[in-house]
Amino acid sequence: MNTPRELLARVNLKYTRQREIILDALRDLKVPVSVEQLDDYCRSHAHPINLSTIYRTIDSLSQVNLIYKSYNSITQSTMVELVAPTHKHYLVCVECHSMIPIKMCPMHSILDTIEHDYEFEVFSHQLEISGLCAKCASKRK
Amino acid sequence: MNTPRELLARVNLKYTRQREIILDALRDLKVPVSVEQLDDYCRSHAHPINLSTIYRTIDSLSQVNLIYKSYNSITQSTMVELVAPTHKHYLVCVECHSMIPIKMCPMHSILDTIEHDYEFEVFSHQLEISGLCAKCASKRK
DNA sequence: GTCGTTGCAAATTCTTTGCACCTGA
DNA sequence: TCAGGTGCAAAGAATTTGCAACGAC
Repeated sequence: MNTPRELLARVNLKYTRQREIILDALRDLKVPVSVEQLDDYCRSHAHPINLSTIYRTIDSLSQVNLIYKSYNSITQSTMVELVAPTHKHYLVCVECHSMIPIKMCPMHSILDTIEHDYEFEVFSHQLEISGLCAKCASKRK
Repeated sequence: MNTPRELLARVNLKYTRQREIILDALRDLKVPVSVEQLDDYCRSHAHPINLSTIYRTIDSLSQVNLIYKSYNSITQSTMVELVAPTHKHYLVCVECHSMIPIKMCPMHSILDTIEHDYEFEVFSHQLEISGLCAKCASKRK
C-alpha cells in the first residue's frame, strides 16, 4: 500500500495537499471518472480544489504514469483513473454508463501481426466495448 | 458506386448541396478526419460550409449510419469517416498522427466470453492502437 | 530562499442553439 | 407549399493560460 507521499516522491513530483486528495479520490473511486465527477467528489468531501488545479494535476500525474486518461465515447467525456498494476479494459453500458472492468485483453493475439505486417511499433492501445449491462437489460423488459 | 443523392434518399434525408459536399469529401479523404480537416477541405475546394452546418451534418449522417464518429486520443479530437462495408480499425502514429487502417479485429476472440461471463450484450467497440509508424521510426534514427 | 504549485479570472477552443431566411420534394 | 436545412451570431461547455501569492524542500 503506497501513500500519495511515496508515490509522488517516486516520480519526483512535489507533495501537495491537492495532489494527495486527488490520488486518494481516485483510489477510493476505483473506476474511471470524469473531471466533473472528480471535482464533485472533492467538493462533497470538503476538499474543494480549483478546476485549473485539477486539470494541471491530471496532466502531471498522467505524464509520470501515475494515472491514466481515456475517453468515454458514450458520455463523450475524458475519464481518469489510477494506473493499476494489471492492464484493464472496460465494458461501458450505453444506458447507465457504468464501466465494468474486464481482465482479458484481445490485443496480444494480433500484436505480432501488426508489428510485422505493418512495420508499426505498438506503444499502447485503447479498447472500449459498448453495450448493455445485465441490470439495464432486465429493466428494459 | 452510390452517389450522395442515392445514399441520402436511402436513409430518408433530404438531399442538399452541403451534405453532398461533405459525403464527397469523406469519400475522397478515405481516412478519418477531424472536423477542422473537413472544414479546411471544403474551404480549399471552394465549397466553404458553415461550421454549424458541418456539425449538424455530422450528427444527422452518423445517426443514420452513413458516417462514423470516433475519438483520436493522440490528437484529442473527434474524427469522422465514411462508414465502410468492412469493419476497420486503425494504427495511430504518435508522431505524424497518420491513421493506418488494419483489416484484423481481435474482438471476436473474446466476444463470447464477455457476453457469457459478464452478462453484457455487446453493441459495438472502439479500438485504437498507438505507436510509431515505419516512416517516423526511420526518421528518429 | 528558490522554484514549482495553486487560485483566480480571463482567454481559448470546440460545439451547440435560436432565429430568420432559404430550398428540396 | 412547407418541413426541414442553412448561415450567422451568440451562447455554452470544456480546457488552458497569465499572474500574483503561497508552500514544499
